[in-house]
Amino acid sequence: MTKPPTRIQTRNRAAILSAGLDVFSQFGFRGATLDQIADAAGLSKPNLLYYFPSKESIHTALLERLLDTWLDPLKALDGTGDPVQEIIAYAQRKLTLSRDYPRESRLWANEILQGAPRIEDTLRTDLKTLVDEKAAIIKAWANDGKIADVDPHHLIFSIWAFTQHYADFDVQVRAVLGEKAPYDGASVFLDTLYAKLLQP
Amino acid sequence: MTKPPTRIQTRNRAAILSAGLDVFSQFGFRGATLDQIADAAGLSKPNLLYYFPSKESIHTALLERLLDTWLDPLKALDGTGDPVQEIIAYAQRKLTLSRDYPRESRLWANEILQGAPRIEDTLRTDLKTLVDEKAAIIKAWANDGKIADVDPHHLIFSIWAFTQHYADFDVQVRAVLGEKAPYDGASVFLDTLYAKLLQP
DNA sequence: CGTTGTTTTGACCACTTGGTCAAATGCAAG
DNA sequence: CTTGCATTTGACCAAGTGGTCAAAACAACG
Repeated sequence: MTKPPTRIQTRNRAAILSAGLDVFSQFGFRGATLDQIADAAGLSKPNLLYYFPSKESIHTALLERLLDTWLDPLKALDGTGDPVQEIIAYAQRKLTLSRDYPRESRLWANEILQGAPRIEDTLRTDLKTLVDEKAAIIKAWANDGKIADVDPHHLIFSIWAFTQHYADFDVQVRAVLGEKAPYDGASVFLDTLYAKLLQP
Repeated sequence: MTKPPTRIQTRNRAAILSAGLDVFSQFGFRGATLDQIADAAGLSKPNLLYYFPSKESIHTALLERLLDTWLDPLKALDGTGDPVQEIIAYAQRKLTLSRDYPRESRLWANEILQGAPRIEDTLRTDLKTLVDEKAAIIKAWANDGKIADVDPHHLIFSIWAFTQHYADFDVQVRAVLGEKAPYDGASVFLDTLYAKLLQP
């Protein structure tokens, strides 16, 4: 019988996860330090370790929370509605995710860049299954002549690549664009790109 | 009057840079350790520091070498030749770069992810200037009706994003594709994508 | 061979790192 | 107020970190 968390527990655990997200997403697992995270969370290091037993456990907690929310948009892509609009809507949803959750995007990017030691199994099973399933739907649309015949896997990669680019390479995008806001232009471009590509 | 490097110097410096590239590209600057690099280079740590005075100096040497080769393809894009083919050729060149130099791509990605502390100035000046210049060429093509009217900056971002994705997210791409080779399909997809997008 | 400059190394150092622990503090309910 | 639990902390530790240094091993050349 597990006890319900106290108010303090709820607050501090949330603070730690947010601080961990800040630090891990910028420096990766190995580059992050507990002192940094403790500082960012406004707690002492021993206090931090009172709530999470180890550095690893904070990272794991973040990755688990991330996985669900990260794959949700793709799960939402189903056979109902106009195929071209469905795919564009999916891409727009992913772009919004990049804009609203850039730290999460970078945490993911860091994990993959480092060889995905902690989630490689999940990628090979859960992610592959999900992508193959959605690729089959897209392939069926192509076979029915409802969209242009393009490789569904690379189509999905291109959506991931483009949308996550704005979160992961944020500094570079802003350095190049100067004052211009990135996401409005990206959204328009994305619309045109996939409308033209998928038009049967 | 600087002396020419001995054979041993040439060999060891190259070994260190290659080892540094391996380690920095996987773990980022902070996550990498001199012991790792020394191991990978087959040298002792003090020996490594005989050739480079500090961890930072290895990293800097790598970034400098990278900058040139990384921007070369974009520099090569000029006004001669068929506009659509020019842009597609640029994208293909970048894809080849990702396939042949994935470590360099990941080193860049790591640097940007960490906020580009060491190259932010270069991004704001050299990179922005170069991109703005090429964007102007593309914009002129659009105004002449030679290609479709799309935002040149986001067009360039999309090329970077898509091509670098195959190097930076290699583990994920391979996990999803299984046995299939990534780059052939990517090349075909890329061709279709930009041909359709840019067709006036 | 010996001499001279290059390369390599073992021992070492100060500092940082992830993590522990006992003791101190805060706090809520009886 | 006090009892009991949740929370916080200072002191500490072993291992790892970037980096130094003097001495040893090596290479080249006359």
